[in-house]
Amino acid sequence: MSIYYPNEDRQLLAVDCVIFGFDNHELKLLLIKRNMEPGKGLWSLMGGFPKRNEGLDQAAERVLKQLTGLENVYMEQLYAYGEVDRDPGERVVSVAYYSLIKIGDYDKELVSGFDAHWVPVGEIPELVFDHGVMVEKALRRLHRRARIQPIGFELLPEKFSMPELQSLYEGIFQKELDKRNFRKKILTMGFLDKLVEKDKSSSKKGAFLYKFNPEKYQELLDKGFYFSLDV
Amino acid sequence: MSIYYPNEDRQLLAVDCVIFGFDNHELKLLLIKRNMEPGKGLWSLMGGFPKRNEGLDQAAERVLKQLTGLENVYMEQLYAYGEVDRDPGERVVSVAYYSLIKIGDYDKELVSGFDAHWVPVGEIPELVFDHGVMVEKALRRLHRRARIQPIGFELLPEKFSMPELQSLYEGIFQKELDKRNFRKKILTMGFLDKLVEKDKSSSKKGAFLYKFNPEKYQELLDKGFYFSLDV
DNA sequence: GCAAAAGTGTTACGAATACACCCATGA
DNA sequence: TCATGGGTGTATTCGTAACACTTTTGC
Repeated sequence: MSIYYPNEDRQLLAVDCVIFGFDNHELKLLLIKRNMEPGKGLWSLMGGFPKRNEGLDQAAERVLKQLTGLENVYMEQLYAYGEVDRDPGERVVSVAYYSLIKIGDYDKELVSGFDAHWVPVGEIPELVFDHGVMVEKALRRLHRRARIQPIGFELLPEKFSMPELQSLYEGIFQKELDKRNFRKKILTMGFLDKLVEKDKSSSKKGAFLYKFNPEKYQELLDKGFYFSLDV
Repeated sequence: MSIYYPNEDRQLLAVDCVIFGFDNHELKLLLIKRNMEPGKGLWSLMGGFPKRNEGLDQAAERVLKQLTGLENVYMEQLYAYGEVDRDPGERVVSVAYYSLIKIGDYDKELVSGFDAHWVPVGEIPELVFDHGVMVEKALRRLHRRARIQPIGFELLPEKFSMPELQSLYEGIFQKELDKRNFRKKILTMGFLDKLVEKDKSSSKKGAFLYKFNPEKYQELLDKGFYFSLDV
């Protein structure tokens, strides 16, 4: 017990992770079947409890790594949920994070060990506690972010074609986009490198592959450039 | 101790409030001289500790009311700060909130009792712990919000003139705006009611007063209207 | 009558939108 | 040769930005 704040309540703190992936032209969420009470067996976000000597961000990273084996992926704090009764087991304040991962990269064994499943965002089942609220907020945040930052590249493999990128944005915004305008806008921004390779997996002609160039993107930012995609 | 999560660390949780006001053509922040260790005597945000049976939002509202006497004002969660060493006294996770108040309304006696002062945002002193980081984030959030929501009316008295409103936005964005374009944009949005009264306090001619009309604003939102001020 | 702030319209530019056809290839 | 998805350019519209003079009135 500290000498400074001896009379204050100590409380239980959690982190929960909203994990997005993109696959087969669909935006998906990684959900688990909760393996402890209260709410055992219900669909849930992956979560955990920060240790006394562990920062919140580190705790969220640990939880993500536990489930997916991934580190150094895009991760951002979403919101702190502090309703007294949000967890029927005990008063728990949960700080939600969301992360974007390349769906090809995660560790399949870990994921299936946790009884975790990729669920399309259009088919999210009822979730335990207030996890549904967290997911909705994460989706709204993702929409906003996708408009003002080239966030989509976190969700795609390193090399991707323009049709793939477009279909990602269409998946995020749930809206069809005009391919001519989309290409024009993205390419004139100037932070994509066109490769000579083609992806022939989805057409006979094949689609040229591109790579995100973070250095060029940073240069643009430094010059006052604003990414903006109005859909 | 709960039967569900018996082995997890309980931790100290705090809320801190970034309180904005607008006065004399300047955006200001309400800061206090911290009255306890660690950091006694340093400039600080007003904060407090949520009780075990108190939601985070309620705790933040309580803290705001303690200092200003105000309730039912604009208040929004900003971010949860969870670095292990952010408070040298003990590991404390702090959830920061920011609020916008009408600077004429607060309780002067309470405020001076806490040794609190309104400081222009351009002249913020060094703050205790990571409170400076919180303030920076609050400013960025305020900027973003002010572009996409008619947030400014929270900071002005009920009746205000167009030059006052413009000077508020100029204060928030630290940028001069063209008055013709500003009026045009705001008025064509259609959620302000023009009154017959004039405010003669700052000119001989007098400036017509306006009132924000929340019902009209809600109608517009329902029709798919987006507030947007690009500065 | 003059200083000081309030109020008003028009033009020019750039960005977003809508839109239709040719190309390359494997089957 | 044809079906499939990839790739390209232009005209129109709309919103934003730039810009200068008149009005009111207290002193």
